[in-house]
Amino acid sequence: MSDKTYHHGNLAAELLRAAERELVLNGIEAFSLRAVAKRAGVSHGAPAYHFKSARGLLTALAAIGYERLLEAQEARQRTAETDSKAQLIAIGLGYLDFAEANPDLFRLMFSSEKPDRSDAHFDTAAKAAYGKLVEGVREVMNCDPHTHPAAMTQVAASWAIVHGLADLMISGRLDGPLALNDISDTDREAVLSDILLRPLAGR
Amino acid sequence: MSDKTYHHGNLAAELLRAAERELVLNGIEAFSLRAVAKRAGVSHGAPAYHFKSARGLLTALAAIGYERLLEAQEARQRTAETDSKAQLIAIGLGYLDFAEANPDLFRLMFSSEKPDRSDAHFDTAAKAAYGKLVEGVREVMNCDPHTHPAAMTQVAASWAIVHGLADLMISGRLDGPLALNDISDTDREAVLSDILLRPLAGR
DNA sequence: CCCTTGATCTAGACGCTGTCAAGTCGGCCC
DNA sequence: GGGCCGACTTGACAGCGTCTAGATCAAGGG
Repeated sequence: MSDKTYHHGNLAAELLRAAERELVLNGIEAFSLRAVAKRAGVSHGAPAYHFKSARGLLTALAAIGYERLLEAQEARQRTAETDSKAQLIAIGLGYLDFAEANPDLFRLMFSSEKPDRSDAHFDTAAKAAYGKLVEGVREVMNCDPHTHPAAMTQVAASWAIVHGLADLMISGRLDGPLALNDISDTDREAVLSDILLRPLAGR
Repeated sequence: MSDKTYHHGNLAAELLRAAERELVLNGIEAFSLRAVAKRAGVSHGAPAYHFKSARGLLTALAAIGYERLLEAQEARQRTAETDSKAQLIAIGLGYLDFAEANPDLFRLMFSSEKPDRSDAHFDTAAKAAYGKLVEGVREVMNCDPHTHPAAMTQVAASWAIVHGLADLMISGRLDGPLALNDISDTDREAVLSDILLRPLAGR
């Protein structure tokens, strides 16, 4: 790294790294484009060349976030049992893993208006992560959510459950009642399995 | 209204009204204290006298939000059947009502670091809304979540489900698959009942 | 009746922010 | 080696939150 030939170099990637570091350190609401530039060692106007605006940079960062979300889910799937239910649980656990490891990035992706959702990269990355969930439900229910409303309802329900857990978790609101943060992996899996699969069991 | 005797008056309340209007019009991420002051017809420094800072104003606004959330839930409870399950569903529906009617306020309350959670008013209002949920679960399960971990898990699960639905709904992410936005009230109730109560039915 | 006192609000300054326009540097091609 | 062009710098601008000092009004005591 840092093989920037003083003038040239892969500054765009460097800015994205710096931006994420700033996000982690200061949170999304105190995010500053100039601080990112300073961290990358360039002038305050440099980011505008590669990303048109702050919005552009954050859009690119959020898109990367969706790719990493997908990776986290697939990592869980690889170490899980191969039956469809365990695979769906793994998708949910990967979602929680990602949110826990990247809370501010998660906020940027899901609870911010700053990323431009019509951006091509953002859109494909977000759709890929969404498609993973649809696929997981399809395997468990053995029917395609795109053509079966009941299955699509289950997609929404699964997403809402896991997303709600993630959002409450990273905002510290589950600290008191249900300490989903510091319980062991197997315990969390049991809880999620309990919440996520029970609606499916009745069908 | 507007009986401000030119110099005096209940400017604090007026600022809160203006702040919420700004929140609705511009969203939380473009929120500006100076714009609030301008809307209220006072100088840009005026808010600092009543609320110490922008953080202070937003904290007060979020606290009011929790009170209105509770009202929305109780309004649903009044028009619902009196059995415990219908009452719990009503609490969830009220949560969704509030989120739908006040998306930016909802974001401020749950997904922002700007409100000071150690503020007394904020804390009591938030705890009151949380207590309503605990009470609803207690009635359905017939045991106190504070002393029964399984019931407390159900509190977290119920909260996560409804909160996840609300968050995905106001960010427009349920528009495609499960159009929970524009379906009728009874349909939404059926969906929520399906998701929320099925885990409880098995016990 | 005046004059003080305190609450309330104004006005200006400060350093920060994102964005824009113009300028500058360095390597590559002809 | 002269021109060119991508990559970056620099300076300006308006708007932001916060701080400070000062103005203004309501009420009340002398």
